[in-house]
Amino acid sequence: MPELPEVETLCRQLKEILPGGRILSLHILDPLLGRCDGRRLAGCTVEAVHRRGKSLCMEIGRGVQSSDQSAEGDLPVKGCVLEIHLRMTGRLLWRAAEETLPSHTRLVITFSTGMLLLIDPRRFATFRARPDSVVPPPLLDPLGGLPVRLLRQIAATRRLPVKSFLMDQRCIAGIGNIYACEILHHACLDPRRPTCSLSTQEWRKLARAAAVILPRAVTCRGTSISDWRDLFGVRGGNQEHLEVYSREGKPCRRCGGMVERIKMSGRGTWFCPICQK
DNA sequence: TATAATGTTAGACT
DNA sequence: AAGTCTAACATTAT
Repeated sequence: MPELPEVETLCRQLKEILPGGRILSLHILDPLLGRCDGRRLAGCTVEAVHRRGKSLCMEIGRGVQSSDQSAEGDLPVKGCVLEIHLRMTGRLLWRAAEETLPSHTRLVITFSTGMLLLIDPRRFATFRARPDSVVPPPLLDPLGGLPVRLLRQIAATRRLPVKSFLMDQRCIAGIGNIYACEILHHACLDPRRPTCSLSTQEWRKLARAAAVILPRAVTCRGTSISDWRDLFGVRGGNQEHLEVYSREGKPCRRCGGMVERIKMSGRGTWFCPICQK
């Protein structure tokens, strides 16, 4: 469900709430989610929140009390990052008041101001605590603009379809199925084109398309095509801007051609065969 | 009942 | 060896 714009939406909303807040308790309700000793995090402070591709990271500080000498176990309490990945159906929901938990709630983090819930029917979401000392490799974040020269260079040896390339998180982090389809449509490029076949001109078009599609989706607080909701349970608005995703059989809004749906490496892929070349 | 769903990855295959 | 593809993960909705 959540791609870059959706995770960015959550991230911006969390930044308004969490920094400076102290964790009162943390409970993992579904062991599939990940392992983490909540007792060691109780009392710790969330110092900052940031996004890494589609992951949400909460930077955890020291915590106020005792914990200095608690030597049993080796969970990193002082400097660690709590990393949430929502995968397909994960959601985060902020609850200011105590209420019964929604079904499929997998994680509850309680603060003095409210509680953060992770809800995930399909149970693909992951949660882990990573010590500060482990520095993850830098990622290319497309929200800051795609570097055309660098991309062309990386792409030169890649024969896979350009859609798959855009969705390869190790290369560009944050673009998923919806936005890959939308960006390629905006750039008038056929998703099946071998990555290495794009000209510099076409990479420029791609970069421009991403610079339009992604920030607009963030402004709209994400695409609520089925069940996406923001931190406060509110629908996003970007579904109004979708040009091809999930629109097979409908006329292309640019050229009037009929939007087609094909399958590419297991994923639905929508495009207009008339104007995407 | 069969299919598809906004993601990732281990293992198979080139 | 490196690049690419497929199946699997667990569940719900159509």
